[in-house]
Amino acid sequence: MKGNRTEPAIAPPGHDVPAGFFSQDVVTVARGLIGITLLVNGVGGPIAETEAYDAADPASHSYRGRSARNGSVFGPPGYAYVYRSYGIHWCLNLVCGAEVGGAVLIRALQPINGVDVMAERRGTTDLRVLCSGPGRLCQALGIDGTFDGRPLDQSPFNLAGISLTSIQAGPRIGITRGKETLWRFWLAGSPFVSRPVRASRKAKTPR
DNA sequence: GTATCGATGATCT
DNA sequence: GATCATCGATACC
Repeated sequence: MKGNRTEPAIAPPGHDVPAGFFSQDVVTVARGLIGITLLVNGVGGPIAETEAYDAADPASHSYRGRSARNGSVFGPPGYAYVYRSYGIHWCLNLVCGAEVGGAVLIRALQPINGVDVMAERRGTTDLRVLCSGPGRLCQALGIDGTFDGRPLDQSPFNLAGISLTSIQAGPRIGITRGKETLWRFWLAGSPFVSRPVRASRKAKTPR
């Protein structure tokens, strides 16, 4: 694994994420974002699930170098990288890392602010599926390709709050390479992650 | 409950 | 032509 690391830079409740936060390594940022509230035009909530990617990672869009799609990942930290997934969905990354080519995919958040708006955009009032998944989250927050390359410390984005410590790690979702790298992070026990981890429910052999 | 598959289009080989 | 950092519907257990 990655061994010891310094504590992620965190923001006090109601305060902006500090400058320099996104210049830390991608794993530190991915972990540090759990619990940070992400708002887009005032709509969103605390981040519940993230994944880290960097340029040395075969699962990363930046692995094969710069292209028309991934230009934002090769820009400075603290900007959005938004791409279309499977021709249908949008996915939001936050460009970050100590090296060029890093980003954190925002996979899920707890819907708190603007729930009615999110429900209308998603076509459901089921809180569990409003923002649980990168495509769902972008639909709920109104994120599309026009958000690519925009700075995260300015409107319509707002990032604030405090990162949490009850974080679990595991393999990333939907990739074919880099599966062994445990760079998916989520808030332990959160029902809003894209794939809830059902622990200790052994229906097979109940004593 | 889990498993599989089609949609849909840009990107990559 | 193949591959996707996905989702939702459907089939099956």
